[in-house]
Order: sequence, then structure tokens, then C-alpha cells
Amino acid sequence: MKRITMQDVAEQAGVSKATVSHVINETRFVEKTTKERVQDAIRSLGYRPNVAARSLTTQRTRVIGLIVSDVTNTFFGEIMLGVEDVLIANGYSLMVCNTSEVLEREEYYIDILLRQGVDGIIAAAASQNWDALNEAAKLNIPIVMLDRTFDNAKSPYVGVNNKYGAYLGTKHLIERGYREIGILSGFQRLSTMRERLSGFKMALSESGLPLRERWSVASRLSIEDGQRAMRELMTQEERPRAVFVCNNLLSLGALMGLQALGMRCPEDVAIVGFDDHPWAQVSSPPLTVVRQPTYRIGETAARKVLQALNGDQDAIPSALFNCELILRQSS
Amino acid sequence: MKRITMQDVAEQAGVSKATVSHVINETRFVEKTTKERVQDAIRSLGYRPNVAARSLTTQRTRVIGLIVSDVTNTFFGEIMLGVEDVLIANGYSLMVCNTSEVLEREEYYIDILLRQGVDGIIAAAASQNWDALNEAAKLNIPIVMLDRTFDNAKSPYVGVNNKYGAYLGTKHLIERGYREIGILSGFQRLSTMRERLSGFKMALSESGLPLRERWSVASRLSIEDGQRAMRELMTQEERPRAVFVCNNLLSLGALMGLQALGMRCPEDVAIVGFDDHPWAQVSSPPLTVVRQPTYRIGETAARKVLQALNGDQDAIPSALFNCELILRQSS
DNA sequence: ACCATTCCAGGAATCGGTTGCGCAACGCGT
DNA sequence: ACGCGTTGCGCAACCGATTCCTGGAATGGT
Repeated sequence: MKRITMQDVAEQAGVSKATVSHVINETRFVEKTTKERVQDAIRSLGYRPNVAARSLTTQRTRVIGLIVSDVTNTFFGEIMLGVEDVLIANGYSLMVCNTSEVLEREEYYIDILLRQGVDGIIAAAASQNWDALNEAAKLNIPIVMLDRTFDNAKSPYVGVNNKYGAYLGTKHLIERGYREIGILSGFQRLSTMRERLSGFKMALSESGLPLRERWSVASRLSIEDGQRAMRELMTQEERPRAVFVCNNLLSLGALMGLQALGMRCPEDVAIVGFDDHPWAQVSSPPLTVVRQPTYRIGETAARKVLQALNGDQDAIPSALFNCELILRQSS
Repeated sequence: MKRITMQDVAEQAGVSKATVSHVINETRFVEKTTKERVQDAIRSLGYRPNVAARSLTTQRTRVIGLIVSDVTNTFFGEIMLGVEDVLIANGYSLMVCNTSEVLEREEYYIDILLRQGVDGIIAAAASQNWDALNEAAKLNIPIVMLDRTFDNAKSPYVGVNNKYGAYLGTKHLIERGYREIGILSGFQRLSTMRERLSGFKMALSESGLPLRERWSVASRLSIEDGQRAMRELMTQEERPRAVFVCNNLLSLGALMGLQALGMRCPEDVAIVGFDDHPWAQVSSPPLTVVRQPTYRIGETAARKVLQALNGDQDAIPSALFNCELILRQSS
């Protein structure tokens, strides 16, 4: 079936393409009866504007690119939900890219998104210094950093106060009486992980507790790696009695690692995780976690790109949410 | 910064736009030296083709739309992963739409995708008779149904043998000695849910076990609804001693519901869930589940759209994977 | 040396919209 | 009846690529 174009609508309605366009976009006054004829023609023909053609002239696509590092993680799933809700409500669409924390894939995707001509990019960057992002900035494409940021990033950032969150979780362990506390964190190239480590250290030093280097392990962000790392922590001659875990996949891995070792939580070792997860309520034991407002983070990030697109010339401020400690039975 | 066009490249290389285009797409022989000049120009200018312009003439966007019903569900996350890997490898991009099982949103998204001019659609449809999809079919846009299908769908379908999966899980409960078995399923408008219910019934009747109507509840697919439904099942005077749960969110809800009622699993009631989940390994108790090969489902669906796009005129066959029973401690 | 091929590459139309410019018709005042 | 301002809409250029048609130069055969 031949695709129906604006020309077809124009002919059917007995007007010019220009008028059809103006009716659709409400960009100029059109007499009521004419307008109705056009709308009828649109309906009866089942006309659907071609966004490629439109964006060719307008230079805008009304598509936003979202780069996340792990689509299978509920954390990002909820963020996507927030982003999507806001975008849809504003007539934008979403192009999702999953990097699996692989740097090359990230660069590749940036390129793709720029070719697609996305109007803006929301990114949970895997890398630490993103030339590709700078390029995008040069093209005047607004960027919003999500979850993680760079040291000298000039783009607004939406995330949580990671340092405080980790501090909160660690403090809780200390208050519970634990004094031998370890930490299971992730890539130090991620700002979140650095901040969480630093919050952890702050809590420790504030209470005069030492941090043993061997009790601080950083691993890749996966269940298997969490499991491995937990084993590494727990098989030392002198092992920690509590562990702060910096990510939900790692928490799951940690729990599994513990089970594999035949150790009990919290009797043998207490755990506080970062990031809540629906299943954390029924895990064995239910996990005490530091929760981030994921949906709101997504929403906020989306609002900020739109804000930038709507010509808010002022530098758009970053948004930091606070974390919340959810007490359960692992600590 | 002005966007760099093919014209700029052509001038810099001292050739015509046509030649630049042919170099980029390898659509006609270009002398080695000329080609190199063009490639140098592309590099030095940092030229990036405008896909909107391209798709205007080619009538193809190299974008595939993926409609899922719940992005926060790991199940769909893994499917997305599979879809994405295949698409990327073939130079396609992905536009993700999340319907949250809301029918209007689904129709809305179909419209959006058609406007965007996606080359194909992969859909886990929430609705049962999709006019919108038929429209897409009329436009010669290949559709692949994912996870669920319609009764008289003419599009290929990629999923699992749900009936057999449910049969497997139920059979397992029966073999364990349970005779009072209930089922917690979802919307009967979803083909998956109907099939699973039917597999469940098959197992029951095969063993001469009765199905009490009150032991079969269908709820919306969410954790809260699963919880509610489980309570409904468990607070009857005569309650089942085992429950087959048709979806991972419902399983989680069921577990939570049980906890809330102070009941123990599997002592008070055994559970077998449909869909595996990483956290199901550490839940209390670890959950026996019927697992679907999610990643492969995604991959396969993507391959099928591409196949259709590459002009495989023959009707593309559906693909049904088999489920696998994962034994843990809830049964 | 001349003509027929072959080889390379350019010109220009085209895809389907948007938008600046300008014109015809109409109403109103005098 | 005439002029002028206003109202409503059409014409055509343009966005940035692809692709068909065409033509000049180089090559080869006799």
C-alpha cells in the first residue's frame, strides 16, 4: 500500500500542503471549515506524518537517547520508566541503548544517537571521560548525566547523595555494634562507587574504626563477581563481621556467596546493601538497604533535558536526591 | 556549530555529493584515490550522515520498535538484551516502548512507531486484538509477536511452550505428593496466561485431581496484586497446600503474602513459579521455577524481524522454546 | 589514427514535510 | 465607488541525503 503523504491529504481536502501542515501543527490560523475539511481528510485517509521528513526541515527529531549500563537491572528499569513517562507526556520518544558497562559500546552508541539526530541525551556513563559526549555538547545537544557523573562534567547530573547514603548505611552497622566492617564496591572509575567508598570511610573514621585494606574489595558489577568478591572477603584469616555492599547485583551475589560458604546472615556477617530491590524483601534474610528514588531520578533527568531543549539558557542545575535507609533483617 | 553535511564533505574532497554517498554506502565503484580523499574529508570534518535525510529517500530507518509491557521486569530486561545484541550487530537501532499493560498506551505507541517509520516491530502485546497491528501489517511492516500472541495472529510468534511449562511445574508438585493444588494466574486476555492455566489443568486432570474454582485466581501482574491474590487463596476455609504461580512478579507477591500471613513455605504451602529471577535463588525459600530462555527469545525475535526485512518472502515460522524446571526449596 | 567500449563521476530530481513571502478577496470607512 | 487594511491561504524554496541518467576521458582493438 502506498504511503499516504501530506500531498494526498491536501488534494482530498482541496487545499495546499502548506495549509495541511498548518492545521496539523497549529502554526497559523486556518478557517474553521477549512480546518475541518483537512481534519476529515486526515482521518479518512488515515494519514500519519512522516517524522523523518519533518525533522529534516525542523532539525529536531523529538527523540531522546537514553544510555544505561544494564537494562536487566531493575534499578535502570525503574529509571527508564520515569524517563519515559515524562517524555511521552511531552511528545517525545525514547531510544534506549544498553552498554553493559562496555566502553566501546558506549562510544558506538553515542555515534548512533548523533546520527539519529536525537534532540538530547540522558546517560549513565560507563566511562570516565567522554570525548563522544563532548562532541555532542559541541553540536548543542543537551546532555544529562544520570546516576554517575565525571569529575569535571559540565552537564547537569541527576543522582543521589552517594557519599551520604553510604555513610548512612555504614553508620547503621556501627550503631548496631559492628566494629569489623568491610566494603564490597565496584569499578572505581564510576563516580558513584568512589563516593560510596568515601562515605563508608567517613563513617568509619568518624567512629575511630580502622579500615583494613583487605576488607575493601572492588569488583565488576555482576552477580557472579559479587559472589566471588564476597568469598574473597570471607575466607581471610581475619574477616569482617559486617559488609557494606555498594550495588544491588553485588548484594545478590554477596548473599549467594554467603550461602555457598555455608555462612549465615546476619549471625556470621551482617550486610547492608545499596539500591533496594523488590526481591530484597523476601530474600534470606530480607536485606537492609540504602534506597534510591529511582523513578524520580528518571523523571527528573527527563525534565532536565526537556528544560534544556525549551531554551532555558541558564545552566541547568544538577539534582541530588537523598537516600533512605530501609531496615530489614540482614543487619 | 553548523552541522556538517555531505555537501561539505564533497567540497572538501573536490567531488560531488553523489560520489560521497557512493563511497559511504559502497553502492558503486569509486577509484581508490578518490575514495581515500573522500574518507579523509569525512574524518577531518567529523562528518556524520543524517539518518532522517537518508530514510526520507530510502524509505527505511533501520530502527526497530520494541513494545514491552514492563521494563522494570528483569524478564523483559533480558529479552531487550537479546533483541539489542542482534539488532546492533546488524546495524539497526532500537526504540523501546513500555506499555505497563495499558491498552491505550499500546495503541498510542504503535502510532508513534509508525510515524517514526520503524522498519519493524517486536511486540509483547497487552491487548488481544490489535487493530493497530493490523494497520502496521498493511503498511508492510513486519511484526513479530513476543512472549504473547493472539488467537488468529498472522505474525510469527516467539515464546515458550507455556502449556508444557505449566504442565511441568504442576506435575512436579503432584509428584511431590501435593494433591490440593491451586493456581495464581494473570489476565486471561494474555495468551500466555491462558496456556499456562490450561497446562496446569492438564496436569491435574491427568492425575485425576480436581480443580476447585476457588483455587484458581487471576490477578493483574504486579507484586501487590500477587500478594493480594495469595491472601485470597490462603484465607479460604479449605485452602490449597501448593500453588502454581504464573509470573515472576506474582511469585514475589505470593512470597510476600505468605510472610504477611505468617505462613511458611513449603511447610504450609508449596510454590512453583513461572519465570526464573536471579533473586529467586536467595529468596526465602529459594524458589522452584519454570524457567524461560529469555535472552534467546529476544535474540530470536530480532532475527525474525530482520529476516522478514531481508525479503524472506516465505511466511516466517514461529519459534517455541521449551521451558526448564529449576528445582529449589519451595516445593 | 579512429571508433567502440569501459570506467568514473557529476547533475539534478526526489523523498515528505516546513516556512517565508506574497497575493487575492473581502470588509469597512468615506 | 474607491482605497486601504485585514484575513486566509497558496507557491516554492529548502532540509540532507539517495539514485537514475548521462557524459567525458581513458582504454583497447583493428
